[in-house]
Amino acid sequence: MTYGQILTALADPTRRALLEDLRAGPMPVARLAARHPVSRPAVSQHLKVLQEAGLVAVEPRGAARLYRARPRGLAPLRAYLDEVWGDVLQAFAEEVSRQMEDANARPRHQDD
Amino acid sequence: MTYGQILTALADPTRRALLEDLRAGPMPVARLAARHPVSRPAVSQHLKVLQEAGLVAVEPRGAARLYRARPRGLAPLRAYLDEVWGDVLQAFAEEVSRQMEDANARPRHQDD
DNA sequence: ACTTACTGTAAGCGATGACTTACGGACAGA
DNA sequence: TCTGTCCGTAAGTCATCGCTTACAGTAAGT
Repeated sequence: MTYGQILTALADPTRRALLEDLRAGPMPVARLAARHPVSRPAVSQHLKVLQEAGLVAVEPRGAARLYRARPRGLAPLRAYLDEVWGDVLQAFAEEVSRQMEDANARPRHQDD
Repeated sequence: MTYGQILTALADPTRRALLEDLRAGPMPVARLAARHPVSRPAVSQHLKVLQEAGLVAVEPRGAARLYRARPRGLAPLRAYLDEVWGDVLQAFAEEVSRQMEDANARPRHQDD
């Protein structure tokens, strides 16, 4: 559920494709696997990663298991991007960067 | 500059740490390497990945090279998250998901 | 020109990850 | 209960990646 897990999950193209396919609605594993050039077990493994990252929810449907996309799972990632690299801080940070440039180019006095 | 590159770059913890350190202001490679338990060449390689992802900017300072964080580089990722998994679509998507559940659980008529 | 400081790149190694096939468990229907 | 279907997991392979040390290049100072 951390943004690290989310980033790791989203970093893989196959996993992104699976997740985007689930936008069309919940699907069982077999159906999902049929749409991608990978084996069914591979899809299962990817779904496990996505589930652990909170990006996918499972729901038993008899012998099958219905997977559903969970957009809310992206919240931690959004929070990370906003808090650490938010647009609000951006202008200020860049300005500070400019100012610290000269101070950093010269020999350091304190810090470190 | 694609969100794929950005996700790959951000998926690595060391790379995130380097990027967050650059928030404090621009730094040369050696200074940046001193703050992390990795060798200087490793930092160079990470910075190359970050640069190719558009998350870092370089500026020559004599023999040294000053690296600066570039928060604007996150724009493609933000756009991807918003457009594909945006909060606007979220409620609707989940509602559609609920509705399609039954239709999907039953034998398919068209599609596929 | 020579030395020193700061860096990027090549080469190699170990770990991680994505994928495959093979196997075993859980549920519905006859 | 037996069969067929749907699925997760184990085991193994191959590529990728992160890291290291060694080497080569560029700019400033004397």
